[in-house]
Amino acid sequence: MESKALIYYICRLKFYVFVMESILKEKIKEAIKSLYNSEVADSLIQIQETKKDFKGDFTLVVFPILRFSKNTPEQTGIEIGNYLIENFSVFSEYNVIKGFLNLIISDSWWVELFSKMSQVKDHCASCMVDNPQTILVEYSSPNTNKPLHLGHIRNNLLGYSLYRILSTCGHRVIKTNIVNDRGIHICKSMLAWIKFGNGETPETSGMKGDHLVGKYYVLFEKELKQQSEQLLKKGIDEETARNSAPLMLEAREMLLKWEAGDKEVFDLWTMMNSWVYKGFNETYEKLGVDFDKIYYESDTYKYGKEIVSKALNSNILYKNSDSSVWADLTSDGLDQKLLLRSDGTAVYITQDLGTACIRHEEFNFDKCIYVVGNEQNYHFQVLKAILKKMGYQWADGLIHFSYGMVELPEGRMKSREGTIVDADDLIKEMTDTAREVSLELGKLENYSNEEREEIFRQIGLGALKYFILKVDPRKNMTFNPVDSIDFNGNTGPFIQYTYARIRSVLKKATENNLKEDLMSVTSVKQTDKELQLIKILRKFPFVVSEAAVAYSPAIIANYCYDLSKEYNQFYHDHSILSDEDENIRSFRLVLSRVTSEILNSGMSLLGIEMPERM
RNA sequence: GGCCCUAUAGUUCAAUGGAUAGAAUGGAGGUUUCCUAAACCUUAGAUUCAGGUUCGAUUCCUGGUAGGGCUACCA
Repeated sequence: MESKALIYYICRLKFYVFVMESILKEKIKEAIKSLYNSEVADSLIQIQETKKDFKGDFTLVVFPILRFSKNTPEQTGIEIGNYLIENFSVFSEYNVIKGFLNLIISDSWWVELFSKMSQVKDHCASCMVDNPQTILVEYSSPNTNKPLHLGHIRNNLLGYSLYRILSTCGHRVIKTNIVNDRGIHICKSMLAWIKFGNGETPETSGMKGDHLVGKYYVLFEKELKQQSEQLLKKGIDEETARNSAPLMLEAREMLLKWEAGDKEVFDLWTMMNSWVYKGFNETYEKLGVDFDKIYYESDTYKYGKEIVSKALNSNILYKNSDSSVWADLTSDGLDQKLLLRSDGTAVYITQDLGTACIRHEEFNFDKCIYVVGNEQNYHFQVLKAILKKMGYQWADGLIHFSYGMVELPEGRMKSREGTIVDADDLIKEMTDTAREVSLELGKLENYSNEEREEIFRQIGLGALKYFILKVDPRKNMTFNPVDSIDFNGNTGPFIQYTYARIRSVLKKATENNLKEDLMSVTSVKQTDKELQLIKILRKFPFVVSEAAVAYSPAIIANYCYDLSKEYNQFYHDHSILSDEDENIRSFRLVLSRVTSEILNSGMSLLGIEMPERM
């Protein structure tokens, strides 16, 4: 992940590509050259949007220019302001407050711009990058011993949204998943199932497959705890007790058998995994995410072991006296890292090495973005360092998209305390709440059950997705179940509602045979609120580009909220269909239509569906 | 112990080194004969502490405090 400073640097470069900002900067440089006979470095021309409380569109921070003007901030601002007004017609006025030169762009320029925007089919078209890349996005990465939970939901939503955003910007994006389907954890579930399962299957139990396998994992841990407690009483320390308990020894043995290809173990493993995959697929489908290519650790770990042996032969790695294999990363400021156990079995990172190589051979990617929680920051440092050590230069393109943990109001989710929020339960609860709220408000009374259920689903998921995606991915977030089902304020349903109201107006316009006349855009006199709406609509492509560079769906989420808020104010203060003036009616129709299109595009980049009515 | 991350209204989130730190929610009050009141309006309320760099610091640097993570022959 690039540093924050670098991200902003890139953003700024990109922004100047866009029309108004680049014009502004050039004109200001021209003004300074003419007034003070000085060439100014770009970095000294600081342009920002004017704060709401002041009159203006763009603001030049004058302080850095003082070294050229050798004058007070006030005077310098006035001089530059006068020059711009006299020489360039896009500027209609200016004012100087303290060290800030507030420039006002003429209304006609904004209106002209909006007129063009209203004829554009794809509002993301200008986000296309000049150099498209091949990018793999890895997300979800479940273990096959437990169902998906709230943490996976954040992961999946971020990964999927990242895919939407990057591909909208013109990159070739491949959605991938690595399923951690082997290892000691799945042996634990298998062992418990053999011992206590009595042949139970998803069919006989009526349980979703991933939940059923999860049940046996929990059972294993419970039994193991009892066994370790027995040993603890004999005065053995906790760690040793856990590791030497009979169940644990059996699980280890099973892992060895699995790696040796023991048929009985392998068949059981295949069966139980197939239950889990069926369950996962249901959850993914409900969540609206999918993958282009799914990798399985059970395939890739072999290749991982191969490249480890190869590197061992080239003396890049070393073998310990107990024949475990290690990488020495002290020269990179990291530690020694185990790559193969003394019994020759692979560890977690071994398969990640293999997976990375396989992916590179398969896709020759420019970047491979791992959507994985920040608890694995060290893991990815190590992964990259080892690959580089092995001579794979492309490892520079591995990016750990390190997102923050999801916590509950009472702290971290803990399986031992039963506070894990299950993904399937959560999705269901959100839909149920949407249904409850809608019915209570008496909405959708004249629609069929199927239509209503579809809308409840969209609202429930919209609420969940927005609640999670509006937060800066890098930060830990608190998931408060009570807040998450609130559909008022800064929420997904608020934005969906704004959209649904617009769609309703547009529908009514069609019914009443009111048509858009694009000439109306330039022929009417806009109100302040209308101009404000135009100005925020214009920012959409900037926002998408910024989100792509910063890997942050949150930027788009917050934009959609701002836009909705702005539109709702407009909607409240203006009538659209019942205004007397035909041109005004038409213009407001265009304004509403473009708003709905941009809201829809923005939310679809978050993977959120928009109901036509609600 | 070592390394990393975080700290903003009661709460959940915003804020390129720039102006009077924005929203939402909760609190108090108001708006519907009119295109969906899941809306709109008014109001009170915050940068963890101590230094430093700077014309200017929530933002950058150092230290303290508090919280979280990593430091497995777990994944």
